[in-house]
Amino acid sequence: MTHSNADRHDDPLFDPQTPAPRAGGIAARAQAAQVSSPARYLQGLNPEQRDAVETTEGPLLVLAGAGTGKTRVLTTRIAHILASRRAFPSQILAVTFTNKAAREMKVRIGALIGGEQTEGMPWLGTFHSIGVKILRRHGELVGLRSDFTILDTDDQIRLMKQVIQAAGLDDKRWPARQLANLIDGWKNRGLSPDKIPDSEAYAFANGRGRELYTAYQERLKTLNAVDFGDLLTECVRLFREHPDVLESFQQRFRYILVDEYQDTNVAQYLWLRLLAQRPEGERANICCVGDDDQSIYGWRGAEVANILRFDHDFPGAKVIRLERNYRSTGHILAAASCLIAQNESRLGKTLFPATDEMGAPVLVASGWDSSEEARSIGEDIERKQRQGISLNEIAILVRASFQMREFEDRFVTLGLPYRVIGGPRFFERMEIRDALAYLRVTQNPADGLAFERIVNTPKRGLGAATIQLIHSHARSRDIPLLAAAGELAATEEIKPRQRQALGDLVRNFARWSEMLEHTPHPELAEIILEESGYIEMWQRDRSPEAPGRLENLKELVNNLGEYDSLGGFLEHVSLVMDTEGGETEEAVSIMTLHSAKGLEFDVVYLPGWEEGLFPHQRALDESGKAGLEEERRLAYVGLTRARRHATIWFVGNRRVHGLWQSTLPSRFIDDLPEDHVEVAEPASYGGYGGAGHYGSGGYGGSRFERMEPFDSAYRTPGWQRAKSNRDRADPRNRTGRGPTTLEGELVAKSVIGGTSRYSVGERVFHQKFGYGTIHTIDGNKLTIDFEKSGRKRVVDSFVEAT
DNA sequence: AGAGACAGTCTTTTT
DNA sequence: GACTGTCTCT
Repeated sequence: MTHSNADRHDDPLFDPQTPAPRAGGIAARAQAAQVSSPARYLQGLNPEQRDAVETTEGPLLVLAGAGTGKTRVLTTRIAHILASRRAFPSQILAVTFTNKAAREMKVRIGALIGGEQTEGMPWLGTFHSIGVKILRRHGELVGLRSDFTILDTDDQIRLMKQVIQAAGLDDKRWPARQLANLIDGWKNRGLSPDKIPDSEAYAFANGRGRELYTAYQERLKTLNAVDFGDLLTECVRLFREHPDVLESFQQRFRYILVDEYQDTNVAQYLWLRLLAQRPEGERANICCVGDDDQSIYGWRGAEVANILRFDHDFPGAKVIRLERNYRSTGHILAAASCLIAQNESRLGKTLFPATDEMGAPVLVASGWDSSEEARSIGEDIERKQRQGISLNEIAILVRASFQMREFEDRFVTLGLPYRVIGGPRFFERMEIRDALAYLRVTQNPADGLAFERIVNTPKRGLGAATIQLIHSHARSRDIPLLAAAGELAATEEIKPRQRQALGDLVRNFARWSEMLEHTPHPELAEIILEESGYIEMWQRDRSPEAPGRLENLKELVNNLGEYDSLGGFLEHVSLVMDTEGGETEEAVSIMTLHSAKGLEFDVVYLPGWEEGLFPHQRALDESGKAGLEEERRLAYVGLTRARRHATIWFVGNRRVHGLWQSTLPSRFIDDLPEDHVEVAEPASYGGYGGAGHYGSGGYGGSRFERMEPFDSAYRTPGWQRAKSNRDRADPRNRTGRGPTTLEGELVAKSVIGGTSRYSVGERVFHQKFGYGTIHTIDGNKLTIDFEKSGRKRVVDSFVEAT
């Protein structure tokens, strides 16, 4: 590779927003790296990948199938642009969907061209984080002060509820949640209240949809706040209403790269198209990477159509297909390809394996109910673990998050380490949200939602009546809640008790806000939580969760130190809801199929392939055939996460909304090619009617009696085919699974042995089950009578002495 | 105002 | 079944 065209472009424009020494320094370092090892980053790319990296000029669409090195292409391309001095880091706009993807790109670019370069890439991030950056700078042009707050879904819904009530509507009849979805949908499509088609504007509350949307937007402005959707739509509005601002960005971004293009919604599409607009005769250097077969966010407004019309929007666009899969073995890839081939609406790609190793067929296993599913998968994982497979290379991918619990419970009992990815998130916990509300009010006294959240937490005797009073005063004087509270506390309008409490709180906030100037923010946070009585509230709380909550608060304060200001921290929290749990400990990953996109594992379990759950009933009801195809793409995403082993599970009984329901195997199982699938020897069901053996107690056998005999549930053609396949296979090749008992497992597992550091009768605490007393000890396994959750068997490393 | 009982919703997926 | 929100009683 030569750099003959490296200088074809004139010198990079000096970027007024980026300090010269920094940009220059980076370019110089990049250049040095290039000289010392010419284009080492290009080595090992296949011809298509290399073409995608080197086609830097003009519009480019890269259709990258699963496992074909999409991220590698993106990162190498950026490295190439930088190393060949086509642009400064600050002149590249690189957008991803998730924070995880953005983080990974930063790391990988750093690895390619050395160290700190990515520090100088201020415009590599998610659509939303880049939107924030633009609005912080130019928001005043669309009526936003630069210190605006970003509301999360919870705040959003509370605000909508207020709007609904203010309109004199019954918020039970017209749930705020529904309105939130509606407005979200409009924002996803880039529609402001006046642009909604009349046919939809009247969808809510007998034709008041548009009115409520308008009112909601007004309330947001008053609160100096935006919601997630606004981060994009307000940008688009800014660009449209202020062409000079748009132009400055267009000139800045010499190269635009977009990851997961199939997931962009209309608002994001408009946003991108505005930024990529070039004067007549000039072509934008925009590179979009995506895979229509992995489009799984249609429900969130994503438009696969965006990928299909790329050529139309950017005439003369080059299209490169990456079809060589480096990830999965033959059987897995063939099964996935065959599955996705049943979709009608797709651009059509043929993935072929980079290796001729067929590997193991996709395993299809079935069981009686979801607890058997969890138990069997648990056993299987332990087997894999004994074979020397790292737990980090094992994942369980579920359709809906409620499925996770069964696995968690089981793994806690087994003492099998696991981590839930994208589960209940740190910043969504009640105590964290409360603490954040205190910080938010301190930072932005106009944040009425945050204030309202904590006026009476801890209890200050400020109930609904008082809050109502504050509200109406705020409205009549047109001032924020906190200010209204302050004024009210100075009048005779409220009772002395409340007056005192309210006055104290208002004075506290005034003091804390003032301290913000000269007190380090982690210290200030500690002071606030202490002085507000919030910490004390939890210290007094005797519930089993309280210690954990205090622990979380401590962690929050610790985290705070990693940001250079309170504002910076709060912004990070609202955009990056996940904690970057840099846990390196060996553990099985449990996550939803959606959050698994972009990841890969040696061993993947796909439980819950049952009609109604997967494909999900709601997807079918709401979006019909398109919904089904999206579900199938989700199945495809799941299968293609696996490098060497994929196991699909379905069961005959699953509890939905607390009720046991009998289920049918998913139609996707029928979609699988029999040549690449093997049906696992069924685990022991304990026979029909023998539910007592497996039933987790409480439900007895009666509920199962409504079941049809096991076999009749599986008469679909595919299942029959698969079954005959199994019968043909030699049973001796498989480890037969006899009935297993808890005791049996314990015998097998107690090798880890050693005597426990606990004694019978001792009171202990468990993160999940709370407090309990030890009943018996068996090696490192304890049987504990928990005060709340009853008798459980857990491994001693999961509990602590009280 | 606060504690406790009760009813109703929820479970798709996320920035 | 779990959680939230509302109602009722103190």
